[in-house]
Amino acid sequence: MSAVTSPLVWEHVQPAAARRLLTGAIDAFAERGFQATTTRDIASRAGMSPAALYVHYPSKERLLFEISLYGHRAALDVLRAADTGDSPRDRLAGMVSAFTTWHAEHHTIARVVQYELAALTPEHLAEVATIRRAISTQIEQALTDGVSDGSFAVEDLPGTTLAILSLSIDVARWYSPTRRDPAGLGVLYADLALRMVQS
Amino acid sequence: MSAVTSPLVWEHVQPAAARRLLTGAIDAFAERGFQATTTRDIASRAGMSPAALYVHYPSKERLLFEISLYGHRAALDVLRAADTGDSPRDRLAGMVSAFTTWHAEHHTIARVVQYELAALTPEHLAEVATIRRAISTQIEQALTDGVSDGSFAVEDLPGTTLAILSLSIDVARWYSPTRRDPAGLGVLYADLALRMVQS
DNA sequence: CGAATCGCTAAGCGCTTGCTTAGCTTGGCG
DNA sequence: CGCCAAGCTAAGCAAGCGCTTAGCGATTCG
Repeated sequence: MSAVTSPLVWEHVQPAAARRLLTGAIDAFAERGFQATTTRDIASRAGMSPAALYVHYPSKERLLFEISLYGHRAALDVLRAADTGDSPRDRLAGMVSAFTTWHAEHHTIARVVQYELAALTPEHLAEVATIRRAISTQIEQALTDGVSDGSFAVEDLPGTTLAILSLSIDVARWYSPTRRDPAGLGVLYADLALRMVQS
Repeated sequence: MSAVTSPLVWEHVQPAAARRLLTGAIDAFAERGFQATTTRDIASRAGMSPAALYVHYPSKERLLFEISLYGHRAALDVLRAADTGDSPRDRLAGMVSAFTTWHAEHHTIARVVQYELAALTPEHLAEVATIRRAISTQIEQALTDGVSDGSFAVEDLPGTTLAILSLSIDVARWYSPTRRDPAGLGVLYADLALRMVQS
Protein backbone atom coordinates (compact mmCIF):
# COMPACT_ATOMS: atom_id res chain seq x y z
CA MET A 1 0.00 0.00 0.00
CA SER A 2 1.12 3.50 -0.74
CA ALA A 3 1.23 4.74 2.86
CA VAL A 4 3.79 2.06 3.62
CA THR A 5 6.01 2.16 0.58
CA SER A 6 5.85 5.80 -0.45
CA PRO A 7 8.98 7.81 0.32
CA LEU A 8 8.89 10.41 3.02
CA VAL A 9 7.60 13.72 1.82
CA TRP A 10 9.13 16.95 3.06
CA GLU A 11 7.12 19.47 1.07
CA HIS A 12 5.70 20.98 4.23
CA VAL A 13 9.16 22.28 5.09
CA GLN A 14 9.49 25.73 3.53
CA PRO A 15 11.45 27.35 1.99
CA ALA A 16 13.38 24.85 -0.12
CA ALA A 17 16.67 25.85 1.51
CA ALA A 18 15.33 24.84 4.92
CA ARG A 19 14.28 21.51 3.44
CA ARG A 20 17.73 20.92 1.95
CA LEU A 21 19.29 21.61 5.33
CA LEU A 22 16.90 19.18 7.00
CA THR A 23 17.46 16.29 4.61
CA GLY A 24 21.19 16.94 4.67
CA ALA A 25 21.09 16.80 8.46
CA ILE A 26 19.23 13.47 8.36
CA ASP A 27 21.93 11.93 6.19
CA ALA A 28 24.73 13.36 8.32
CA PHE A 29 23.17 12.38 11.67
CA ALA A 30 22.45 8.85 10.41
CA GLU A 31 25.98 8.45 9.06
CA ARG A 32 28.07 9.87 11.88
CA GLY A 33 25.69 10.55 14.77
CA PHE A 34 24.47 13.90 16.06
CA GLN A 35 27.53 14.73 18.16
CA ALA A 36 30.02 13.96 15.40
CA THR A 37 28.14 16.03 12.84
CA THR A 38 29.23 19.65 12.45
CA THR A 39 27.05 22.54 11.38
CA ARG A 40 29.60 23.12 8.61
CA ASP A 41 28.95 19.59 7.31
CA ILE A 42 25.17 20.06 7.28
CA ALA A 43 25.45 23.45 5.58
CA SER A 44 27.81 22.19 2.89
CA ARG A 45 25.46 19.28 2.08
CA ALA A 46 22.81 21.92 1.44
CA GLY A 47 25.27 23.95 -0.66
CA MET A 48 25.45 26.84 1.77
CA SER A 49 27.75 28.60 4.18
CA PRO A 50 27.53 27.58 7.87
CA ALA A 51 25.81 30.81 8.86
CA ALA A 52 22.87 30.14 6.53
CA LEU A 53 21.77 27.31 8.81
CA TYR A 54 20.90 29.83 11.52
CA VAL A 55 18.60 31.77 9.20
CA HIS A 56 16.28 28.75 9.23
CA TYR A 57 16.97 26.96 12.52
CA PRO A 58 18.04 28.46 15.86
CA SER A 59 20.38 25.59 16.74
CA LYS A 60 21.71 22.20 15.69
CA GLU A 61 19.56 20.54 18.35
CA ARG A 62 16.42 22.14 16.93
CA LEU A 63 17.19 20.56 13.57
CA LEU A 64 17.42 17.18 15.31
CA PHE A 65 14.13 17.80 17.10
CA GLU A 66 12.27 18.61 13.87
CA ILE A 67 13.61 15.41 12.33
CA SER A 68 12.80 13.32 15.39
CA LEU A 69 9.31 14.71 15.78
CA TYR A 70 8.38 14.26 12.14
CA GLY A 71 9.94 10.77 12.06
CA HIS A 72 8.05 9.62 15.13
CA ARG A 73 4.77 10.98 13.76
CA ALA A 74 5.34 9.24 10.43
CA ALA A 75 6.04 5.92 12.17
CA LEU A 76 2.90 6.22 14.30
CA ASP A 77 0.83 7.13 11.23
CA VAL A 78 2.09 4.05 9.41
CA LEU A 79 1.18 1.85 12.37
CA ARG A 80 -2.33 3.30 12.67
CA ALA A 81 -2.96 3.07 8.94
CA ALA A 82 -2.05 -0.61 9.06
CA ASP A 83 -4.32 -1.40 12.03
CA THR A 84 -7.28 -2.27 9.81
CA GLY A 85 -7.63 -6.05 9.87
CA ASP A 86 -10.80 -7.83 10.98
CA SER A 87 -9.09 -10.12 13.48
CA PRO A 88 -6.30 -9.46 16.03
CA ARG A 89 -4.21 -11.82 13.93
CA ASP A 90 -4.62 -9.72 10.78
CA ARG A 91 -4.18 -6.49 12.70
CA LEU A 92 -0.92 -7.61 14.32
CA ALA A 93 0.44 -9.02 11.07
CA GLY A 94 -0.43 -5.84 9.20
CA MET A 95 1.12 -3.56 11.79
CA VAL A 96 4.34 -5.54 12.22
CA SER A 97 4.72 -5.79 8.47
CA ALA A 98 4.16 -2.07 7.92
CA PHE A 99 6.27 -0.95 10.88
CA THR A 100 9.16 -3.21 9.86
CA THR A 101 8.96 -2.15 6.23
CA TRP A 102 8.99 1.50 7.28
CA HIS A 103 12.12 1.01 9.38
CA ALA A 104 13.86 -0.71 6.47
CA GLU A 105 12.74 1.72 3.79
CA HIS A 106 13.46 4.78 5.89
CA HIS A 107 16.38 3.33 7.81
CA THR A 108 18.24 6.62 7.52
CA ILE A 109 15.67 8.71 9.36
CA ALA A 110 14.78 5.72 11.55
CA ARG A 111 18.36 5.60 12.77
CA VAL A 112 18.17 9.22 13.82
CA VAL A 113 14.77 8.67 15.41
CA GLN A 114 15.84 5.62 17.41
CA TYR A 115 19.45 6.36 18.34
CA GLU A 116 19.75 10.12 18.89
CA LEU A 117 17.11 10.57 21.58
CA ALA A 118 19.81 11.30 24.16
CA ALA A 119 20.87 14.43 22.24
CA LEU A 120 17.46 16.07 22.59
CA THR A 121 16.76 18.62 25.32
CA PRO A 122 14.59 17.25 28.16
CA GLU A 123 11.59 19.25 26.89
CA HIS A 124 11.91 17.97 23.34
CA LEU A 125 12.51 14.42 24.54
CA ALA A 126 9.29 14.56 26.58
CA GLU A 127 7.32 15.61 23.51
CA VAL A 128 8.70 12.73 21.49
CA ALA A 129 8.17 10.26 24.35
CA THR A 130 4.42 10.87 24.13
CA ILE A 131 4.40 9.58 20.58
CA ARG A 132 6.55 6.60 21.57
CA ARG A 133 4.00 5.61 24.20
CA ALA A 134 1.21 5.78 21.60
CA ILE A 135 3.20 3.47 19.33
CA SER A 136 3.59 0.94 22.11
CA THR A 137 -0.09 1.13 23.02
CA GLN A 138 -1.08 0.44 19.42
CA ILE A 139 0.65 -2.97 19.47
CA GLU A 140 -0.35 -3.83 23.02
CA GLN A 141 -4.04 -3.30 22.22
CA ALA A 142 -3.95 -5.81 19.37
CA LEU A 143 -2.30 -8.36 21.66
CA THR A 144 -4.85 -7.72 24.41
CA ASP A 145 -7.73 -8.19 21.96
CA GLY A 146 -6.18 -11.42 20.67
CA VAL A 147 -5.83 -12.81 24.19
CA SER A 148 -9.46 -11.90 24.89
CA ASP A 149 -10.85 -13.75 21.88
CA GLY A 150 -8.53 -16.72 22.41
CA SER A 151 -6.47 -16.40 19.24
CA PHE A 152 -3.33 -15.40 21.15
CA ALA A 153 -1.64 -16.96 24.18
CA VAL A 154 0.59 -14.35 25.82
CA GLU A 155 1.85 -14.71 29.36
CA ASP A 156 3.87 -11.49 29.68
CA LEU A 157 1.93 -8.82 27.82
CA PRO A 158 4.21 -5.76 28.29
CA GLY A 159 7.29 -7.93 27.74
CA THR A 160 5.94 -9.40 24.52
CA THR A 161 4.81 -6.00 23.26
CA LEU A 162 8.28 -4.66 23.87
CA ALA A 163 9.88 -7.64 22.13
CA ILE A 164 7.76 -7.27 18.98
CA LEU A 165 8.44 -3.53 18.74
CA SER A 166 12.10 -4.11 19.53
CA LEU A 167 12.41 -6.55 16.64
CA SER A 168 11.15 -3.98 14.13
CA ILE A 169 13.06 -1.06 15.60
CA ASP A 170 16.39 -2.89 15.53
CA VAL A 171 16.02 -3.15 11.75
CA ALA A 172 17.18 0.48 11.63
CA ARG A 173 20.50 -0.55 13.19
CA TRP A 174 21.56 -3.22 10.69
CA TYR A 175 19.51 -2.63 7.55
CA SER A 176 21.27 -1.99 4.28
CA PRO A 177 19.33 -1.74 1.00
CA THR A 178 21.71 -4.15 -0.70
CA ARG A 179 20.90 -6.97 1.72
CA ARG A 180 17.14 -7.55 1.37
CA ASP A 181 14.01 -5.76 0.25
CA PRO A 182 11.86 -3.91 2.82
CA ALA A 183 8.54 -5.53 1.86
CA GLY A 184 9.94 -9.06 2.06
CA LEU A 185 11.41 -8.30 5.45
CA GLY A 186 8.02 -7.02 6.61
CA VAL A 187 6.35 -10.28 5.59
CA LEU A 188 9.02 -12.36 7.37
CA TYR A 189 8.76 -10.32 10.58
CA ALA A 190 4.95 -10.39 10.58
CA ASP A 191 5.14 -14.19 10.41
CA LEU A 192 7.70 -14.35 13.23
CA ALA A 193 5.57 -12.04 15.41
CA LEU A 194 2.46 -14.13 14.82
CA ARG A 195 4.28 -17.33 15.74
CA MET A 196 5.48 -15.65 18.94
CA VAL A 197 1.96 -15.03 20.21
CA GLN A 198 -0.42 -17.52 18.60
CA SER A 199 -2.12 -20.02 20.89
CA MET B 1 33.90 1.19 40.74
CA SER B 2 30.38 1.90 39.62
CA ALA B 3 27.68 -0.61 40.35
CA VAL B 4 26.88 -0.87 36.67
CA THR B 5 30.21 -2.23 35.53
CA SER B 6 31.10 -4.31 38.57
CA PRO B 7 29.61 -7.66 37.42
CA LEU B 8 32.22 -8.04 34.68
CA VAL B 9 35.67 -8.89 35.89
CA TRP B 10 38.47 -6.63 34.77
CA GLU B 11 41.34 -7.99 36.85
CA HIS B 12 43.36 -8.73 33.72
CA VAL B 13 43.67 -5.00 33.10
CA GLN B 14 46.76 -3.81 34.96
CA PRO B 15 47.67 -1.59 36.69
CA ALA B 16 44.61 -0.60 38.70
CA ALA B 17 44.70 2.96 37.32
CA ALA B 18 44.33 1.63 33.77
CA ARG B 19 41.38 -0.43 34.94
CA ARG B 20 39.72 2.58 36.57
CA LEU B 21 40.13 4.51 33.32
CA LEU B 22 38.60 1.66 31.34
CA THR B 23 35.54 1.18 33.53
CA GLY B 24 35.09 4.95 33.71
CA ALA B 25 35.21 5.09 29.93
CA ILE B 26 32.57 2.34 29.67
CA ASP B 27 30.17 4.31 31.85
CA ALA B 28 30.85 7.55 29.99
CA PHE B 29 30.58 6.04 26.49
CA ALA B 30 27.34 4.25 27.44
CA GLU B 31 25.84 7.42 28.92
CA ARG B 32 26.79 10.01 26.33
CA GLY B 33 28.29 8.13 23.39
CA PHE B 34 31.92 8.05 22.30
CA GLN B 35 31.95 11.36 20.46
CA ALA B 36 30.32 13.32 23.28
CA THR B 37 32.69 11.90 25.89
CA THR B 38 35.81 13.95 26.62
CA THR B 39 39.14 12.61 27.80
CA ARG B 40 38.78 15.02 30.73
CA ASP B 41 35.55 13.30 31.71
CA ILE B 42 37.07 9.82 31.58
CA ALA B 43 40.12 10.93 33.55
CA SER B 44 38.07 12.63 36.25
CA ARG B 45 35.93 9.49 36.69
CA ALA B 46 39.18 7.66 37.41
CA GLY B 47 40.27 10.43 39.79
CA MET B 48 43.12 11.63 37.61
CA SER B 49 44.27 14.51 35.45
CA PRO B 50 43.60 14.27 31.69
CA ALA B 51 47.24 13.63 30.85
CA ALA B 52 47.32 10.46 32.97
CA LEU B 53 45.08 8.76 30.43
CA TYR B 54 47.91 8.85 27.88
CA VAL B 55 50.29 7.04 30.22
CA HIS B 56 48.06 3.95 29.84
CA TYR B 57 46.37 4.35 26.45
CA PRO B 58 47.69 6.05 23.32
CA SER B 59 44.31 7.53 22.34
CA LYS B 60 40.63 7.76 23.20
CA GLU B 61 39.84 5.43 20.31
CA ARG B 62 42.19 2.78 21.68
CA LEU B 63 40.24 2.81 24.93
CA LEU B 64 37.06 2.18 22.94
CA PHE B 65 38.71 -0.63 21.03
CA GLU B 66 39.85 -2.42 24.22
CA ILE B 67 36.29 -2.16 25.57
CA SER B 68 34.71 -3.30 22.31
CA LEU B 69 37.09 -6.22 21.85
CA TYR B 70 36.70 -7.48 25.40
CA GLY B 71 32.92 -7.01 25.28
CA HIS B 72 32.56 -8.92 22.02
CA ARG B 73 34.74 -11.76 23.33
CA ALA B 74 32.71 -11.95 26.54
CA ALA B 75 29.45 -12.13 24.58
CA LEU B 76 30.78 -14.89 22.31
CA ASP B 77 32.07 -16.83 25.34
CA VAL B 78 28.66 -16.62 26.97
CA LEU B 79 27.00 -17.94 23.81
CA ARG B 80 29.44 -20.84 23.44
CA ALA B 81 29.20 -21.78 27.11
CA ALA B 82 25.41 -21.97 26.75
CA ASP B 83 25.50 -24.15 23.59
CA THR B 84 25.42 -27.38 25.61
CA GLY B 85 21.91 -28.81 25.24
CA ASP B 86 21.23 -32.28 23.82
CA SER B 87 18.69 -31.11 21.22
CA PRO B 88 18.64 -28.08 18.90
CA ARG B 89 15.64 -26.92 20.93
CA ASP B 90 17.61 -26.96 24.21
CA ARG B 91 20.66 -25.44 22.57
CA LEU B 92 18.73 -22.54 21.04
CA ALA B 93 16.79 -21.88 24.24
CA GLY B 94 19.99 -21.94 26.29
CA MET B 95 21.85 -19.61 23.96
CA VAL B 96 19.04 -17.06 23.56
CA SER B 97 18.46 -17.05 27.30
CA ALA B 98 22.14 -16.56 28.11
CA PHE B 99 22.76 -14.00 25.35
CA THR B 100 19.71 -11.97 26.35
CA THR B 101 20.56 -12.13 30.05
CA TRP B 102 24.09 -10.96 29.28
CA HIS B 103 22.83 -7.96 27.32
CA ALA B 104 20.51 -7.01 30.17
CA GLU B 105 23.00 -7.59 32.98
CA HIS B 106 25.82 -5.84 31.14
CA HIS B 107 23.70 -3.34 29.24
CA THR B 108 26.27 -0.63 29.91
CA ILE B 109 29.13 -2.34 28.10
CA ALA B 110 26.65 -3.90 25.65
CA ARG B 111 25.56 -0.42 24.61
CA VAL B 112 29.16 0.52 23.83
CA VAL B 113 29.72 -2.77 22.02
CA GLN B 114 26.60 -2.47 19.85
CA TYR B 115 26.32 1.25 19.17
CA GLU B 116 29.86 2.64 18.96
CA LEU B 117 31.22 0.47 16.15
CA ALA B 118 31.31 3.46 13.80
CA ALA B 119 33.85 5.22 16.02
CA LEU B 120 36.43 2.45 15.61
CA THR B 121 39.24 2.72 13.07
CA PRO B 122 38.72 0.47 10.02
CA GLU B 123 41.43 -1.92 11.27
CA HIS B 124 39.90 -2.25 14.73
CA LEU B 125 36.41 -2.60 13.26
CA ALA B 126 37.61 -5.48 11.09
CA GLU B 127 39.00 -7.29 14.11
CA VAL B 128 35.72 -6.95 15.97
CA ALA B 129 33.69 -7.95 12.90
CA THR B 130 35.36 -11.37 12.97
CA ILE B 131 33.92 -12.02 16.42
CA ARG B 132 30.50 -10.76 15.30
CA ARG B 133 30.47 -13.28 12.46
CA ALA B 134 31.30 -16.07 14.92
CA ILE B 135 28.36 -15.02 17.12
CA SER B 136 25.99 -15.16 14.16
CA THR B 137 27.33 -18.56 13.08
CA GLN B 138 26.75 -19.97 16.56
CA ILE B 139 22.99 -19.31 16.35
CA GLU B 140 22.66 -20.23 12.69
CA GLN B 141 24.21 -23.65 13.34
CA ALA B 142 21.63 -24.53 15.99
CA LEU B 143 18.84 -23.51 13.60
CA THR B 144 20.36 -25.56 10.78
CA ASP B 145 20.61 -28.63 13.04
CA GLY B 146 17.01 -28.15 14.16
CA VAL B 147 15.79 -27.99 10.57
CA SER B 148 17.78 -31.13 9.73
CA ASP B 149 16.23 -33.23 12.50
CA GLY B 150 12.76 -31.81 11.89
CA SER B 151 12.27 -30.01 15.18
CA PHE B 152 12.40 -26.57 13.52
CA ALA B 153 10.58 -25.19 10.48
CA VAL B 154 12.51 -22.19 9.16
CA GLU B 155 12.01 -20.81 5.68
CA ASP B 156 14.47 -17.93 5.70
CA LEU B 157 17.50 -19.16 7.65
CA PRO B 158 19.77 -16.06 7.55
CA GLY B 159 16.76 -13.78 8.11
CA THR B 160 15.57 -15.72 11.14
CA THR B 161 19.10 -15.93 12.57
CA LEU B 162 19.37 -12.18 12.25
CA ALA B 163 15.96 -11.65 13.85
CA ILE B 164 16.75 -13.79 16.90
CA LEU B 165 20.11 -12.09 17.44
CA SER B 166 18.53 -8.70 16.81
CA LEU B 167 15.94 -9.33 19.52
CA SER B 168 18.62 -9.97 22.16
CA ILE B 169 20.93 -7.20 21.01
CA ASP B 170 18.22 -4.56 21.12
CA VAL B 171 17.85 -5.26 24.85
CA ALA B 172 20.97 -3.13 25.31
CA ARG B 173 19.09 -0.13 23.85
CA TRP B 174 16.10 -0.08 26.19
CA TYR B 175 17.08 -2.10 29.25
CA SER B 176 16.97 -0.45 32.65
CA PRO B 177 17.60 -2.50 35.81
CA THR B 178 14.51 -1.03 37.45
CA ARG B 179 12.19 -2.46 34.80
CA ARG B 180 12.73 -6.25 34.92
CA ASP B 181 15.31 -8.79 36.00
CA PRO B 182 17.84 -10.12 33.45
CA ALA B 183 17.22 -13.82 34.12
CA GLY B 184 13.45 -13.51 33.73
CA LEU B 185 13.93 -11.63 30.49
CA GLY B 186 16.23 -14.41 29.26
CA VAL B 187 13.55 -17.01 29.93
CA LEU B 188 10.88 -14.93 28.13
CA TYR B 189 13.07 -14.36 25.09
CA ALA B 190 14.12 -18.02 24.89
CA ASP B 191 10.43 -18.94 24.77
CA LEU B 192 9.69 -16.34 22.08
CA ALA B 193 12.63 -17.53 19.97
CA LEU B 194 11.52 -21.17 20.24
CA ARG B 195 7.99 -20.28 19.17
CA MET B 196 9.44 -18.40 16.19
CA VAL B 197 11.14 -21.49 14.77
CA GLN B 198 9.35 -24.60 16.05
CA SER B 199 7.61 -26.80 13.52
C1' DC C 1 74.44 6.64 48.21
C1' DG C 2 73.10 8.20 43.14
C1' DA C 3 70.63 7.20 38.95
C1' DA C 4 66.88 5.63 36.66
C1' DT C 5 62.08 4.52 36.21
C1' DC C 6 57.12 4.87 36.99
C1' DG C 7 52.90 7.20 37.48
C1' DC C 8 51.39 11.25 37.71
C1' DT C 9 50.19 16.75 37.28
C1' DA C 10 50.16 21.67 35.56
C1' DA C 11 50.21 24.06 31.74
C1' DG C 12 49.27 24.73 27.30
C1' DC C 13 49.42 24.00 21.95
C1' DG C 14 47.05 23.88 17.66
C1' DC C 15 42.74 23.10 16.05
C1' DT C 16 37.70 22.70 15.68
C1' DT C 17 33.34 23.59 17.57
C1' DG C 18 28.49 25.99 17.68
C1' DC C 19 27.11 30.17 16.91
C1' DT C 20 27.30 35.55 15.98
C1' DT C 21 28.09 39.74 13.58
C1' DA C 22 28.32 42.92 9.84
C1' DG C 23 27.34 43.61 5.50
C1' DC C 24 26.20 42.28 0.64
C1' DT C 25 22.86 41.00 -3.10
C1' DT C 26 18.46 40.24 -4.91
C1' DG C 27 13.62 40.93 -5.98
C1' DG C 28 9.11 43.05 -4.94
C1' DC C 29 6.58 47.28 -4.53
C1' DG C 30 5.28 52.19 -3.76
C1' DC D 1 13.51 55.52 -9.09
C1' DG D 2 14.21 54.54 -3.68
C1' DC D 3 13.32 51.48 0.04
C1' DC D 4 13.12 47.39 2.50
C1' DA D 5 12.95 42.70 3.83
C1' DA D 6 14.63 38.06 2.89
C1' DG D 7 18.36 35.11 2.27
C1' DC D 8 22.75 34.68 2.04
C1' DT D 9 28.30 35.01 2.86
C1' DA D 10 32.94 36.18 4.92
C1' DA D 11 35.02 36.61 8.91
C1' DG D 12 35.62 35.60 13.39
C1' DC D 13 34.76 34.88 18.63
C1' DA D 14 34.88 32.29 22.95
C1' DA D 15 34.99 27.86 24.47
C1' DG D 16 36.29 23.32 24.45
C1' DC D 17 38.63 19.53 22.08
C1' DG D 18 42.49 15.55 21.86
C1' DC D 19 46.80 15.28 22.91
C1' DT D 20 51.85 16.92 24.20
C1' DT D 21 55.48 18.70 26.97
C1' DA D 22 58.18 19.55 30.99
C1' DG D 23 58.92 18.29 35.24
C1' DC D 24 57.96 16.41 40.13
C1' DG D 25 57.89 13.00 43.99
C1' DA D 26 58.08 8.21 45.24
C1' DT D 27 60.11 3.77 44.53
C1' DT D 28 63.50 0.50 42.87
C1' DC D 29 68.03 -1.08 42.23
C1' DG D 30 73.10 -1.25 41.23
